[in-house]
Amino acid sequence: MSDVTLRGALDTLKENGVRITPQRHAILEYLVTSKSHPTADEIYKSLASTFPNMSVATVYNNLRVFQGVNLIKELPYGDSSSRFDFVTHDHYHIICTECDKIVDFHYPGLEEVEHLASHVTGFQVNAHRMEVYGTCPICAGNVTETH
Amino acid sequence: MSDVTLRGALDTLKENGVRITPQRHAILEYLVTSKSHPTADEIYKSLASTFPNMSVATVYNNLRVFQGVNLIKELPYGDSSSRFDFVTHDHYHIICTECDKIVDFHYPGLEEVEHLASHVTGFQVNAHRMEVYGTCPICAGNVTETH
DNA sequence: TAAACTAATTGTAATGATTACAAAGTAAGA
DNA sequence: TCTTACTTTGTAATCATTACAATTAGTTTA
Repeated sequence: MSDVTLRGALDTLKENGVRITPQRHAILEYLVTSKSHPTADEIYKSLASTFPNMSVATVYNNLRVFQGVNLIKELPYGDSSSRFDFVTHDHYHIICTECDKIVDFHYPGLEEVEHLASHVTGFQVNAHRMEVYGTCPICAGNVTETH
Repeated sequence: MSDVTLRGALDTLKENGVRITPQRHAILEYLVTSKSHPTADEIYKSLASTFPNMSVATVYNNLRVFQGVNLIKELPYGDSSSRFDFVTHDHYHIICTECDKIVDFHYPGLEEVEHLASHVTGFQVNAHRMEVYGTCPICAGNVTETH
């Protein structure tokens, strides 16, 4: 399935007149297939074996390009580096405050909040962001997860 | 009213055995009275006239202390510095993507989302964050605000 | 009140993510 | 092939935030 997703992403680039370079392809592929929400540095390091000469700047540049065409979203955190998430359907993130794990979960959507916010503030609303914080089962010790 | 809020905040500090220094008082007061959502640097600059010798480190240190006792929240963004918001009741933020203005709005609460997230992922949920993005009336040109 | 101890502040250096920029490479069209 | 625009690369610069050691202030105890 991620094959389809990747192809769609490449199409989006084409449609927007963005050249598909090997580096871009690789970065996109990494974002799609790795289920994680990688930092720029993680992407950089992961692709280092395939592209020994790739610059970190390239990663950042292209992450920005991808954001520009709404393929990915930046998830900024206070202390460390931003993480990047491939945009798929309506899903939200729940984040473990102990181990920083990010897990996706689906939710019907919060258009209602957008409407209310728009109504109350007079803004034209484009998007929203929402995250839930807590302790994951492993950190909570509820689960014998390993082995 | 912000008088009451400030006093409450000071009480919270006392209860948690946090010493109330002049700097802390001033930083808190600034957070309470300024309706904005200031960055650490804005706080630092604003208090520079009153505390010419105060260090940026002090601002950061104390913002962390205040976070520790849940008086304020950090709002991290991707590009620039984090902003800090005095925690009051259930309110959310709507952010203008053009001028970066942050406006508060109330919403009944999203416990439902927390419950669902907890149920689906097995996390113990503590908190959530939610923000709406859009264009404010002034930037949208809908309003003859100034004169 | 003074001594002893603890907490807070200060100044500055260090860190680390991100960006700017110039040079070199690459693709695409005329 | 020549020209032009776009990308990548390498590296230096920026900027927010933190670490840390030295100093100061507050609190406790005798």
